[in-house]
Amino acid sequence: MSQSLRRGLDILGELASGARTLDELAASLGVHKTTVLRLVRTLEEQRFVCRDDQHRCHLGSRLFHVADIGLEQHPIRDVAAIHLRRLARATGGQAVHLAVAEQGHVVYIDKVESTHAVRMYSRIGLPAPLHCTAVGKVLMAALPPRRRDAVVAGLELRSFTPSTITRASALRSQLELVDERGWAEDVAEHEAHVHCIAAPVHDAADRVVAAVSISVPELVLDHAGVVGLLPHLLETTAAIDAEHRA
Amino acid sequence: MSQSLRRGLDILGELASGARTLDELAASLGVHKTTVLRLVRTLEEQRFVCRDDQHRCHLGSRLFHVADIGLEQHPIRDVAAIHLRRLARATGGQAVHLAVAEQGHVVYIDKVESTHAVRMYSRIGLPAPLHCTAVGKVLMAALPPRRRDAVVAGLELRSFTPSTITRASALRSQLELVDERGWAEDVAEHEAHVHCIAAPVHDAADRVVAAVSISVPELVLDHAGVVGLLPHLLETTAAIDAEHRA
DNA sequence: GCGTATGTTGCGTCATGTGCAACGACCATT
DNA sequence: AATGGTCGTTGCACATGACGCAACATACGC
Repeated sequence: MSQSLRRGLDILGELASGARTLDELAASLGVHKTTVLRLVRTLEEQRFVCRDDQHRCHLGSRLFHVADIGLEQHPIRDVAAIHLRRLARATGGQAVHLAVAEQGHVVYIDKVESTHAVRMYSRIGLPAPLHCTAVGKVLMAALPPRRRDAVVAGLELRSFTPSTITRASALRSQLELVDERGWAEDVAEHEAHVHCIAAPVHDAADRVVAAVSISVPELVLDHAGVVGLLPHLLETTAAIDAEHRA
Repeated sequence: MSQSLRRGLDILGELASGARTLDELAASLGVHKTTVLRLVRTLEEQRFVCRDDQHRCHLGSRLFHVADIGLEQHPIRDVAAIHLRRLARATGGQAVHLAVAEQGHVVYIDKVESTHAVRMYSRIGLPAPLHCTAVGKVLMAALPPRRRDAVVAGLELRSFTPSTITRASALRSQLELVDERGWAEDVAEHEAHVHCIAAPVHDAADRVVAAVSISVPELVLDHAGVVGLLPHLLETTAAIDAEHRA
C-alpha cells in the first residue's frame, strides 16, 4: 500500500544480512540511488539504520531497542524465560524453544541454544510451518474444532522430509490426539534427523497462547529417548502456567 | 524526509511499548485513522506488525527476525557472547555489557543480567552517553587524539549525578589516562550508586571496535571491590581479542 | 433496538516521493 | 600532480501515491 514505507522495510530486511552501500541497496530494491538515499536518511534520523565512516549502511540501535523491548512485552516470554533455561539444563543441554502462532505460521519468540555440537537452524522471529512442527501442532490442536479444520484446510502441507504429514485427514486426526493427551511430537517431519516434542502454555484465562518444545538430533537421542524427556517438558509448562495464573 | 516511512517507524516505536488500536496509533502520531490503517497494512504485509483477533496491533515476527539476524551480524557479538557469560560467572553474577559507539552515543549490543536483586536499567539497543560511562570512555580514548578532541568538543557533557564529569578538559585528561592504562571506570557518573569498569575489544586490524564493562551497585561492592574485578575483565577482553584474531 | 466506538472503503486533491542529470568528494593508478 | 573511476549528494520538474474527509460497516454495551 505505502510504497516508501514498504521500501524502507525492504532496506531493513536487506541490511539484516549485512552492511550495504547505497548502490547495492538501490540495485536490490530496483530503485534509483536518490530514492534509496532519502529513505536511508529517514531511517538514519530514526536510528533504525546507521552509517559508518565509509557511508556503508548498518542496522541501527533503535531497531534493536524496539525489538528488545517488544520481545519482553510478550507477557509469556518474560515469565517463561527462566523455566526454559531450567528445562534446557534438566534435559542435558537440548535446544528449547518458545513459540506462538502468527498468521498461519509458528514463530519462535525465545530459544535456548543446544550445548551439543549439532545444532538446528532456528532463530528468534523466524517463521516455521504449522503442520510439521511439534509447536505448530500444539497450537493448532488448541483451536476449537471448527476453526482448527478451517486452518488445516488453509495450509499448504508442503513436504519437507519423507515423514512430513501431507494429508489433511491424517493431520486432523493427529491434532485430535494431541488435544487429548496434551502434547505433540515431530518425528523428523520438518528437519531431517531432528525429533521434537512440544506442550502448550496457557494464559490466565486458560487459553493456549504459546508452546514450548525440545528439539533433539537423532544422533543424540533416538525417538524413545526424546519422548522420555516428556516429564521434564510437562513439568516446565505446568510451572509456567502456574506462575502465569498467579 | 520521507513522511510515510517516518510515520511507519513511529508506529513501530509506539508498538514497542505494547499493543495499540488504530485509533490510539492515529492519536499518538497525530494523523488520520485512514492513514494509520494504510501504514499498518503495509507493515503487516511485511510482517513487521501483526494484528490479533481484536484488530489490535503488535510488533510482528519479521522485526524480531531482522533484529536477531542483525545482532548476530555484529561480528564481535558472536565471538564475545560466551566470554561475557563466563565473565559474569567469574565475577559472581555481576551485570556485564558489550557496547559499541554509534553516532555520538554508546549502544549496548549484548548484556548478561546481574543475578543480584538490585539491577541496572539497561537494554540491548539502548543508547547511553559517551562521557559518563566506562564503555564510552574506552571507545573515545581509542580515537586518534585529534578526532577524540573533536568528539569531546561535540558532546553535551550533561550531568546525570553529582560525580558526572562536565568539564571538557577534565574529560580529555581522563581519556588520555584511559588510553594509556587500557581500561576506564565510571564512579557513579551515570547512574547514582553504580560503579563500572570497562576495557576495549579489538578487531583483526587491531582497531578498537567495542568495549566490555562490568557494572556493580555500591550495595554489592565498594569502589575498590569493583576495581578488584579488573583482572577478570582484562582476561576476558584478551580472550575475545585472541579469538578474534584467529 | 439504538448509540457509540472502532475498523474499512471511495474519492478528489495536492503534497511527497520519484527519476534524471549534473555536481562533488574521494581513492587508486600512473 | 593529473586522470579516471566509483560512490554519495543536490536541484529540479513531473505525476504518482499518500492524504484527509465523509460515508459505510461491524461489533459491543445498554
